Amino acid sequence: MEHRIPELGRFAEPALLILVSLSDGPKHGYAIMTDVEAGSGRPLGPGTLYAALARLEERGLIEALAPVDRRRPYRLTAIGASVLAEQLRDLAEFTQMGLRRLGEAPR
Amino acid sequence: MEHRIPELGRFAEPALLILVSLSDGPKHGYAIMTDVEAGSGRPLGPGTLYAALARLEERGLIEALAPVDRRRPYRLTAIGASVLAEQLRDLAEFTQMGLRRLGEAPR
DNA sequence: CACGATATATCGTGGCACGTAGTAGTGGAG
DNA sequence: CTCCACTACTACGTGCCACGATATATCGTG
Repeated sequence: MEHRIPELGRFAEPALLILVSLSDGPKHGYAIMTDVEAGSGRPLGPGTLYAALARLEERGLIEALAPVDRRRPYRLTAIGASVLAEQLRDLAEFTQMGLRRLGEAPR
Repeated sequence: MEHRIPELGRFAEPALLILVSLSDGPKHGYAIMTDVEAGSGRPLGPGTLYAALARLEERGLIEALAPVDRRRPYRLTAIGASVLAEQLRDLAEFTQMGLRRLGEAPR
């Protein structure tokens, strides 16, 4: 029915999308791109993707594996997994509170 | 126990924090500030807060009520509530998927 | 070989998060 | 009555980073 409602800007934290995608197992950039887009509907352009990957690696949340052909796969580090888990728990709690306030039962 | 793990940058979308705070009922800026900080632990400075409020109003997600003394209260619009609900549902789904992948049972 | 899909790199623009400082009114402590 | 802390908002500057666009190279297929 097309709400035609204004977007909320960047609500979707590319970094989080990437980490969750990698929580499924190691992936290379392009695979993450298509995976995220398929999973969340939101297109994730190469500019956003590779910049975010570089930052995540620099911060030790992900690490590069040995390149296979042209593919440069990454995987979650232990720290990355723990950071992600903490973020997701906080986020889950936050969303539950919000939905309660809106009078919606969490499914 | 203080993980001392690197932060994930701006993961917390001030706009979302504000909308959820307002879903509790109308509030003025300063009240939102303290409410968010109390609820989520994250300090929300005036710079962030009032700029975000201005954008949210401009986009019709919130609306200003009649000022009382110095207080400028805001409340969610119908559109704002619907946008918020949609975002929260998507986010909840996303976090549940992430936690499942990490092998954590949703509580 | 042309074409689309795969795969990554790089750049520029602009939005906006965030800290800081400033203004101003109010109420309480000393 | 003076100082200070709290309330409440405004204004500004810095810098991160999301995002689109462009470029490059390889692979498979008709």
